[in-house]
Amino acid sequence: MASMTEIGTQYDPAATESATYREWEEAGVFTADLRRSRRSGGDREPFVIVMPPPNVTAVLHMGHGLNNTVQDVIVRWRRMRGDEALWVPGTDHAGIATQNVIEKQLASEGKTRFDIGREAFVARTTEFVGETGGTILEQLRALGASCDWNRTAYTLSPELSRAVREAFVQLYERGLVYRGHRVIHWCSRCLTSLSDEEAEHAEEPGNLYHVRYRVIAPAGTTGPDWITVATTRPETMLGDVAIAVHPDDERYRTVIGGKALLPIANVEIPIIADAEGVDPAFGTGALKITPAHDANDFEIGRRHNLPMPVILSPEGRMDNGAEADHRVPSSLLGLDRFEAREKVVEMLRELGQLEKVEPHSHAVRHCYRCDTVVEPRLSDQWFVRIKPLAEPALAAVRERRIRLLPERWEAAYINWMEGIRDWNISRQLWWGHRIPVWYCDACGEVIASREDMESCTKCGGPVRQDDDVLDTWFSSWLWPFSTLGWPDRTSDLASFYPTDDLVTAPEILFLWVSRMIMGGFAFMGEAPFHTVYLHGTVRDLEHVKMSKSLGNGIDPLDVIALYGADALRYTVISGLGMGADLMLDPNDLEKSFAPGRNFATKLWNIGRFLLSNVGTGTVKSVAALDPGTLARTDRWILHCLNEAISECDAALGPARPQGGVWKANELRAGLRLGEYVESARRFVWNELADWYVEAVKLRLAGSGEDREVARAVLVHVFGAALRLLHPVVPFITETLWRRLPLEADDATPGFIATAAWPAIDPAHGEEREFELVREAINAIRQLRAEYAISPGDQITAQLLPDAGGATADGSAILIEETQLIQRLARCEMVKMSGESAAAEGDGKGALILLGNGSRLFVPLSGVIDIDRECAKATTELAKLDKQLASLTARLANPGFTGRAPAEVIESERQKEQEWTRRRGQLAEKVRALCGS
RNA sequence: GGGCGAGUAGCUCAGUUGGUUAGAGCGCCUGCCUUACACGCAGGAUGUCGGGGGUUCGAGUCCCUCCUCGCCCACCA
Repeated sequence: MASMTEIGTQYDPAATESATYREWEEAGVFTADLRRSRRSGGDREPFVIVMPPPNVTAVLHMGHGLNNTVQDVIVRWRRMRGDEALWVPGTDHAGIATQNVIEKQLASEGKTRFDIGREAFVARTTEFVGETGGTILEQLRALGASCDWNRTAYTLSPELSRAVREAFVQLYERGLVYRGHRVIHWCSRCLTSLSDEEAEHAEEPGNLYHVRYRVIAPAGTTGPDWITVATTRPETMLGDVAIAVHPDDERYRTVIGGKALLPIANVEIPIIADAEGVDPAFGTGALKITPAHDANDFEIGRRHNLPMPVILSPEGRMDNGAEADHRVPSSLLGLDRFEAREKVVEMLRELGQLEKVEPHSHAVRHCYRCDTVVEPRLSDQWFVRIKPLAEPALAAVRERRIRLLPERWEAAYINWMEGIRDWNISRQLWWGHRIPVWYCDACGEVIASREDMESCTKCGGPVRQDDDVLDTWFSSWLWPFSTLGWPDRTSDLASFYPTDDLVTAPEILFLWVSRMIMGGFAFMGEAPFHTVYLHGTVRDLEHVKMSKSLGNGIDPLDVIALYGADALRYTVISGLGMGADLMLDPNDLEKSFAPGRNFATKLWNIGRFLLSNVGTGTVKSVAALDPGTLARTDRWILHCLNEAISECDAALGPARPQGGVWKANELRAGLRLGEYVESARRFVWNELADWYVEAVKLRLAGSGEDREVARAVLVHVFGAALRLLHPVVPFITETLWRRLPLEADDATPGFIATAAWPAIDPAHGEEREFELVREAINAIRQLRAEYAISPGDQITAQLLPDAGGATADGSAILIEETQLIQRLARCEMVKMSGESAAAEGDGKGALILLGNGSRLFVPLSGVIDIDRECAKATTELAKLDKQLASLTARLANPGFTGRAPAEVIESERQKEQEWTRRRGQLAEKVRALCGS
C-alpha cells in the first residue's frame, strides 16, 4: 500500500503503464482457466472473443488501435462481471501481403522470387516472420490489451496448418471442394488468381470502342457486309472465337450462322445466337466472344462448345497461349496489355475498322493487395462448393442466432449470402498452406490427404504435390475453433467454443466474417459467435481513410508516449457511435487526445484529494452505516451512482442471447460503448467531482461521526467509479485502485481488473432535496454572472415558504447546506419563516421557480432588470398557453378521443395536468415580476 | 444499374415513442491561479436541425420529393 505522500501531483502514464501491464501479466489476470468455464463443470459463464489476427508483418496503426480497444473494453467488462473471459490473440500469415513484402526486398536486390526458387523463398520469408513477426502483438500490450498470451495463435503454425489440412480434406471428402476449369480473376502483378471478394470494383473512366468485323455471309444469303461490336478491352479481340447476337434481334437475323473475319488475327469466327448472354439493347447488340478472358463469354463459349484461346501471358502481356495458335501477330507479342490496347486500336484505325470511340465509365476490378487491374483469365483452380455451406449461415442470421451490429449490415450479409458463388481457394503463390493434394502421373490418381504423400495409394508410383497454396482466408475462416485446438477435441475447444462477440471492420465482412460463420457450421456444426460488431474506419478530418502510404496516419505508439494509453482508449471509445467512423486529426494530436488525458488527470486529482483528506486508514463499509447518519449529499451521490451503474449496464447491454436466440427487444441492445463511457464520465466529473467532492470538503475537515460517514461514502463511490471506468481507462484506474483505502468488510484488495463490477444498491433512492439545492445554486450563479456581481459581494437568497413545494420543510435544506452553498456560490441563504414574504417586500429581485414548486427569491435592488425578467417570463407563459390550448382542444375533440388508443389518451391527459401545473407556476412568476 | 447510410453550433457527434428554452466534447468569449485539479472552476454566445412540399393543434423527429456526400453490391460487353 502506497502512502498518500507517494502520489505525485501529476499523473505520469509513461512511468506507470508498462509496469502495471507487467504486473497483470505476471499475475495471470488475463489467463483464462478452462476449468472455471461452465461448459467444463466450472461456475462461470465463458466469454470469448477471438482477435481478428493482424498480418504477421503488420505494425500497429490506428485501425488496430480502434479494433483492439473495442475488444478490450468488452473483455474487461465481462471479466469484471464474473465471466471466465478469454481473448485469443494471434497473427495471420497473410499470403499475398507477406509474399509482396519479401518480393519487394528481393526486388531491391535486383532479384525475383524465381531467381532464388521456392524453397529458399519460403525459408527466407519464414525467417523474416520469425524475426520481425509478432511485433504488433508486443505493441498491443502498450495499448493495454488484456489478451491471453498463452494462447497466442498463428495461422501458419504447425497446429493451425493441421487444422487447414483437415478442413480441406473434409470438404474434399464431402464433395464440397473441387478442381474447376474456368475464368477467374487474375492479378498479373501478384501472379495469382483471386477470389471474387479479393477483386474490388472501382468505377473508372474508359472508352467503348466500336469495331467493325467483315461478315462472311452464309452461302446464298444477303445481308450486311459488316457487323460492329462494342468493347472496352479491344486487345482481347485477338482471343475472340465468335460474335454473339440475340436470337430475336432483327438487325442480325440474316447473319446468324454465318461467319465474320476477326481483324488483325485474320481468323474466321462464327456468328452465333445466344439469348442468355446478350443484351440487344447494349452497344450495338453484337457481342464479341472471348471465352478465355471474360467470365460471361466463357459461359457462352461453353454453351456453344467454342475453343478458348488464351492470348495474354500470366504477366498480362500479349501472348499466344493455349489454343491461341498464331492469333497474336509478332508485332504485338510481349506487349503489355495496356500498350497493346493502344496498338490494337491504332491498327484497327488504319484498317478502317474502328468505327468510333466513345467515353464509357465502367467498373474495373483491382487486386485488393496491390491495386493492379485484374484480368479475367481461364485457368484451373480449386473451388469450394459454397451453397451448401451458406445455407446454415444464412439461416442463423435470419433466425436471430447471430446478430450483426449495426443492423444495416444484416441486409448486406443476407444479400451476399443469397447470391454467393463458389469460392476460388487456390493461389499461385509460395507463401501459405500448400494444397494437400497429390497427383500420380502414372495412373492419374488424385489424392487429398491429411498426411504428406510419398507414393500413389493406387499404383504405388511417385506422386507430386499440387504447387498452389490456399487462399489466406482459408486458414482464417477456421480461426474461432482452430485457435482452440481443433481438429482435436481439446478441453479448450469444449470450454470456450462457440465464442461470443466478433469485433471487426466492415471491409472484411465477406472476406472473413461470413466465411467464419460458414466454417463454424461446416466443421463445428455451430455458429462461431452470436454477435458481430462492425465498427467504423479511422479517417482524417477530410474523411480520408488513414493509411501510412497516404501519410495521414497517426502512430498509436506516439499517442501513447505523449498522452498515455488511457487517453488513446478514451478518445477512441468516447466518440464512438454504433458503426460510425472515427475522425482524428493527424496534424493536431492535442485536439484529438487531450480530452482523454484531461479526463485521466481529473481522476488523478480526485484521487489526490481523497487520499489527502480521507487518509489511508480503513473506512466503514457503506452497507454497514446507519442510514440515519447519511447526509443529504451522501444519499444524493449514492443515488447518482445507482443511476450511473444502470446507464452503463444499459449501454453495454446483454452479453449473450438467452437460449441461443436473440429476443426482439435485446437484438439491437448493448455495445454502445460511447454511451457507456459518457455515462461514467458524467458521473465522475459532473456529479462526483463537481458537487459531491465540494460538498464533502467541510465534513472531511471536521471530525466525529459525520466525518467517518463522509470518508466511507467518498471511498465507496470513488471505488465504484473506478471500477465502472476500468474497461476504458485500465491503467490509471488500476493505479488509483491500489492506493484507495479499504472498505472494512472488503479486505481483499487485488487487481481492479478482476474486481467485481459495481452493483445497484436499491437502498439509495432518488434524492430530490439535494437536486433542489443544486438548482438554487445554479440559479444564483447565473444571476451573479449575468449582473456581474463580484465574487466578494454576498448575495442573500431566500427560499420562500411554499405550501405547494415537494419538500415539506424547505428550511431544513438551507441549514444543512449553508456552508456548501457559501463555498460554491458565495452567497448566503437565509431561512425564511412563514410570516416573512420578501417577494412582496420591496419587490426588486429575481424570483426563481425550482423544480419541486418551491420559490427562491433573490433581492437585487437596483441591479436586476425587472422589465427584462418580466418580458422573458411573459413570453414563456404565452408559448405554454398556446401549447396547452391546443392540447386541451385535442382532448376535447371527439375525433381524437374516439379513435386514439386508451393509453395514448391517458398519457395526453397526464401531460395536460403537468402542463397546467407548470402554467400555474409561470403565471405566479409573471405576477411577481411584472407586478400585476 | 441495385441497395444502404449520412447531412443538427466553427469541428466531431447525441437527440429514445412527434410536445417545456434542440444537447455534449473540442474551439470561441467573459470572469476567476477559490490549498484535488489552469490538463482546472464558474458563466456565456453561436443552429432558417441539407432544400422544398405534406400530415398534425404542434415536426429535428412521421410521409413525399429534390440536392450533396459516403459505403456496400453488380458478368451491360
